[in-house]
Amino acid sequence: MDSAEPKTTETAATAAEPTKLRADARRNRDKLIEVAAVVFPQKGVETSLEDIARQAGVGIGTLYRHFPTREHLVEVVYRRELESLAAAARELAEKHSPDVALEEWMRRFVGYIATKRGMSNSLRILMTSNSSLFAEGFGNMRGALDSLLKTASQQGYIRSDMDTADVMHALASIYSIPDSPEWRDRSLRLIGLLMDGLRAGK
Amino acid sequence: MDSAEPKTTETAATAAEPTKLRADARRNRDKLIEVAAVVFPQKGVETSLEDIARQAGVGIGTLYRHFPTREHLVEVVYRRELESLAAAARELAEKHSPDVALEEWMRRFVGYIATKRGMSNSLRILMTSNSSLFAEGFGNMRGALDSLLKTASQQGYIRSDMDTADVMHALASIYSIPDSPEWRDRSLRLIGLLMDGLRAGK
DNA sequence: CAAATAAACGGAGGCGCCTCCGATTAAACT
DNA sequence: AGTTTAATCGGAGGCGCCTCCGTTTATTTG
Repeated sequence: MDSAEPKTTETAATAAEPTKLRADARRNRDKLIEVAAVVFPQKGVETSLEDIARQAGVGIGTLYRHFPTREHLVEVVYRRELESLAAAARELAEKHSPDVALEEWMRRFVGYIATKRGMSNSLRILMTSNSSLFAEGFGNMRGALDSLLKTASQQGYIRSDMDTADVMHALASIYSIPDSPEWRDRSLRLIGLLMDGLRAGK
Repeated sequence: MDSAEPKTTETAATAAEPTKLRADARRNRDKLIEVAAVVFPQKGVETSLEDIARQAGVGIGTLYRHFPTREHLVEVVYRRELESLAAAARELAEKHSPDVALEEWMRRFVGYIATKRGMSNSLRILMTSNSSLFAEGFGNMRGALDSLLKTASQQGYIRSDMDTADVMHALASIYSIPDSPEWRDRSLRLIGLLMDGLRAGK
């Protein structure tokens, strides 16, 4: 029966890897991603892959089978976080008042960006070899921010004379703060400032 | 001449490293560069540095003292070749008729570019972290080509309705030929073609 | 449930990276 | 020429990369 879609109960919605994996394989794979997602932000993407395998409780061979190169692993982690960031926007919008949702989202955004510092090399290779990833990811972020802003301003929580591009610009400038131990705190303070400004002029 | 120049017998023209090195140190350093200049084009810049040290007859420690990172070594080789390419233009102009000089120079240019294939990663890192190197190098090449062309066309060896930009464009398109075993030959044939064209319409 | 099979595991092994420091040696000094 | 000094040498050692393949295990089949 080749005529139609192979009937699988899996919804393709969340777009997890479509490949069917044996139970243990899936478990190990997930564990590896989970560990990498913790370690990369802490120690940079140049961390020893053997370390990651060790912490995930699998052999180095297993890591390499799932992720043939460092970049593969980086990409998966990157994608996953990007998705969860978009999801967070929706969740926050449901559970908080619009302005709080916006602020909290921007804080997470900074947290996310922080992840990317130190990734420079691997990330740059990724960018040049696979730039669709970037376009896509960036588009999603813009969408998330857009809808948060729209809601907040329509309901009168923040001023309405700033558009998404303005705020993205502000966030981008935060990204460009030079690296330093206080980078994260400084960024979060700037977010606070930005939010005060948005609320004040409403 | 102006008063300020520190009077050293060294002409700064060739711009060798100004640092004074002990005789053995200089010897080893030069040997390393020489070997690297041969090996990089052959095996790509990802070749084992230990191999290079071995072939140069020095310990790996020595290599690392002179070139703290792979990129340092790559950069030095790159610079050196760029300089010798510019020098070649002057030499060729003296020893051959203008059109032959031009053709030969373009052939060498292709040989040089060939060197750069496979360097991609290290070279990309270099480009982003040190782009002056590129601007500079590129400018020199343009200058060299410019003067070769000018001479040849003024003396009637080639047509005069093509300017430097046109020819550089042609060379650039050669660079974009996809990698393959015949890359080099194909490129050289294209150079021949280009030269015939330049000579023909004079 | 047992046997068969295909898939996944995981670590040993070979290689390269890079650092560190005792041995070597060029150059300066007497 | 002999001594001193400071620069340089160079390889051992520790670590990470990645591959390869014998062993283990989930899943299918009877």
